[in-house]
Amino acid sequence: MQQQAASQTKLLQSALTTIRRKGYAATTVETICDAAGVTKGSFFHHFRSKEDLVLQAVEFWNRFTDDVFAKADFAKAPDPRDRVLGYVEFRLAILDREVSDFTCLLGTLVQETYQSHPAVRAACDNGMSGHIARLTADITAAKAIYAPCASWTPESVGYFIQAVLQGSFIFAKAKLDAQVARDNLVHLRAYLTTILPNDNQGGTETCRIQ
Amino acid sequence: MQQQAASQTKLLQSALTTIRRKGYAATTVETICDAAGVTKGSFFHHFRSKEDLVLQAVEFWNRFTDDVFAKADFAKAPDPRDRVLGYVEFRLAILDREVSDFTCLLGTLVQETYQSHPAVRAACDNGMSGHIARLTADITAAKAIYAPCASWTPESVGYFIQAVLQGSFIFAKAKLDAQVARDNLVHLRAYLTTILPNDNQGGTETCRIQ
DNA sequence: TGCGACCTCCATACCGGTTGGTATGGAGAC
DNA sequence: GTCTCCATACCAACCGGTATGGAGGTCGCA
Repeated sequence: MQQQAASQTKLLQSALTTIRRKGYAATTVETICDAAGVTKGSFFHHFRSKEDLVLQAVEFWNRFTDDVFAKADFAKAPDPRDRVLGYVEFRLAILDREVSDFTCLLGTLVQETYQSHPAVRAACDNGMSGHIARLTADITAAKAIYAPCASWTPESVGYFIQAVLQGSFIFAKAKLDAQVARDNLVHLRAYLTTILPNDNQGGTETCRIQ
Repeated sequence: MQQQAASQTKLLQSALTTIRRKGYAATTVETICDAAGVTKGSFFHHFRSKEDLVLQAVEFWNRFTDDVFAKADFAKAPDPRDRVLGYVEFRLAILDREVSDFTCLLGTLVQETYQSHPAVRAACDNGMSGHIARLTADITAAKAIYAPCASWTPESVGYFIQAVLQGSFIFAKAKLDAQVARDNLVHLRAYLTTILPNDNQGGTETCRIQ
């Protein structure tokens, strides 16, 4: 009973680290079992198939990352603009770790499954969209204060932020170094301060131009 | 004699399309052979191994893309700023095709090979860096005219552009739709026009602030 | 001109290792 | 006794890669 869910959790965690390092197709069931210290019998007791595992791993990942970002300091800032810029700053800060520790499971997964594993693709899309929706809420609030008249949509900015991150991860992997990612986030921050200007002379102003 | 290199080229082309659709690990040698209409005997006559094939496929890809961008109209614009913005515009225009037709082989490849296949990782890094170097040349020329005093480096902007593209590809795959990618490139264009302002009052000016 | 040696290119058959998945049975909690 | 949890043993399919041999072109030479 005490070890009941322990094996399952260990398998999910091994799946996360292994897939983030080697991708989905190159990750074998046995590799995950070995890393988790359990046997295949245990694996197929908890998961119907390899695809079932990866779908649960995506769920697991979503809960994990939601928790990380919800508990971070920047999320408690009263000003929504600070929360948006704080998010980017937070991402910058964790770039000091190993490459496989700051990259995104969903981005890695979807690249090699989007055509062959529709359920995995949908799960990744769902996970990324949810994360961006939370980010978009802050952007919406910040826009209402700092750029009420701007023509861009908050959601498109949420996706833009996420795209810069995902693209930066690719270069971090290509170079085995996070410096390009850091530089990219500095550019991203510069853009965000441009479209959310701090010198708010328009806070309560009404928009005249359509 | 006439069919000599034909098989090799067909194998390389099948490799490109298959890997872009399913990734490296999920692509089998036989799948590539079937798609190319040749047998495994032919495959292993032209390539020592699967990894040898993919390395040559990266070379093949580099030659192909270099050619595409060199021959495009935007590359002939006299103003370097027009060439930089034209590059983004060109990328926007080709988003109308199938997802697997506008995404990048190197970005897909490096995600799943960066830890397990060092030679492939290096080849991808090399290919992307070369592409960015050509882009950076135009950015450097544009900066000298439109933003000589700005503190950003042209190379970092080249990488930023490329990161936005790579990240956009991931979302195009996740959603099986290019709309997010389009929106991202519009944001990218907005940023580029911000850091390369058109109202050049500083063209021949000397930079006073360090 | 004819002939034989040799070469490139590739088709077929095959192999050893690995993979995702199954069948079975047993240990311990309730 | 029955349930959950899992260890062992096993399997059929598949994978990258090899061995072999043959079709057809080329070159040297008498």
